[in-house]
Amino acid sequence: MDDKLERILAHPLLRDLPDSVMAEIRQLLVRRSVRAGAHIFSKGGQPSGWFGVLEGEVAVVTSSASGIEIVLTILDAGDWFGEVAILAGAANSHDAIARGNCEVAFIPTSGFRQLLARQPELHGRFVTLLAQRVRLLVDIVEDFTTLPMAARLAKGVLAMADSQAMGSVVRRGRISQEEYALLVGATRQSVNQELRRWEKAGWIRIGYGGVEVIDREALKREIAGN
Amino acid sequence: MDDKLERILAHPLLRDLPDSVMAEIRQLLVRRSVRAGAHIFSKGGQPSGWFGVLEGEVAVVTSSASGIEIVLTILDAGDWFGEVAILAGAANSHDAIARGNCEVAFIPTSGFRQLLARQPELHGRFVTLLAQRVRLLVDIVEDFTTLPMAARLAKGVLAMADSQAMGSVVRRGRISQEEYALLVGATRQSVNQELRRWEKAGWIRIGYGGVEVIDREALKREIAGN
DNA sequence: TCGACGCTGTCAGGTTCCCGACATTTGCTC
DNA sequence: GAGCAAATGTCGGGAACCTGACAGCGTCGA
Repeated sequence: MDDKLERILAHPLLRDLPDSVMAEIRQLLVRRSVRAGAHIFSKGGQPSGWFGVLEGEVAVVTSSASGIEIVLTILDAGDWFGEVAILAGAANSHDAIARGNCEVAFIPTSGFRQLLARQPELHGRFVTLLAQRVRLLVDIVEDFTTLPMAARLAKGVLAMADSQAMGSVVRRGRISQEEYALLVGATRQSVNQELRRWEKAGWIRIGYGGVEVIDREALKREIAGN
Repeated sequence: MDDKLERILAHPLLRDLPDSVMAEIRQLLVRRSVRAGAHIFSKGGQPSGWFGVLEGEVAVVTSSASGIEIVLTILDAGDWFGEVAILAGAANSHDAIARGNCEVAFIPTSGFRQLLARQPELHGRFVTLLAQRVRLLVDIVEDFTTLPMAARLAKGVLAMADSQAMGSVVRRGRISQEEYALLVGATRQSVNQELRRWEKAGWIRIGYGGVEVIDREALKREIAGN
């Protein structure tokens, strides 16, 4: 039962910390179940804590005023999220929504801050994490402006296929074409059109709730621009 | 003459550090002149150091394989840049190019790493900086996918106008319509078309190397979507 | 086992924005 | 003050995507 807890505690960010610190973290952790579709936190709200995914999947979504959404990432069991707002000392900049029923555990904001203050080692790890995330976001910006939709979709499909294939305990749930559209910043129709083209070409197989990659290389060529 | 040096040393990131540390930083700093258009560092290269702008302006640019460029920011005298690659422990993820002749001062990578290791206080400040930058990038991603070009352009024009008006010592140089296009992820022609429309409406005045904002509110309405 | 609901498939019409090309203006240098 | 490079102004054609609408399937729960 507490395999789940152990999994988030084994995260690289926390690995090899002194036992006393780990004990402190265990004590701070609060478990919570979240129903499918519920917000774990919302854009604009004060950050409530640092969250680890025990079970299920959590989508990190930016929802703009105009109602258009983009999915930034989908997190699996073992991942942590919600640190950015706390560390920036500001309100949440995006939503975190449960995809399907989830179980999470979190360290409340104040506890998290104290932990960080007492444990300089942790600071260094977060610096690295954040710097890497900045780079990742720069890449995303670049993709959105330089690549056509088809290439972005190919990237998305490959990324999802990889995270499913990773053999890890985590097998991602279904990803609808609608969700691919949000991930890629396009409409469902455009996504569907492109996927069908690839299926006709024999590169993928389209199932009810997802896509199976057959010809990985062909998709990579699609990213490069044919 | 060393006003410039004092200015970058007065940056919030470095403010109120112990005198001994400041002295160390002064000793590590290397000055260098950069000709207009030259690369201070390039995407893919190993990070050479943490750079401060003494004079002139530096553009942070992502240049993709396809040759399409986007300007992420334009930095003025007093700003620092180049820390992300060092902190992520990876190669540079973008280019830094001198807009016009520049003078910069930098702390070489190894010295920067040592400084950080010896000064835990600094770690905390960089965490905050990076977290804020993550948020900023998320916003940019959001803008690129949800807003039409006109709205993004309006944001860009307002931001530039603000940074000129700031009364600070720093008065930004000219920004051509071409550069606005790179900043906004559009073509020069589209930018021009929109700017002319705004000029006809009396919201702005178009000059040779830049734009003067007259009706700030109108532009804000443009961002919101009329 | 039968709806209900969510997912996929498809199409016509319309926008937005890019591409390429060219004319005109501005400012800087010699 | 003539020449040149850089910046702005303009246009037509076309590609890429979106909008809205509707029909056919899959799944799951009652």
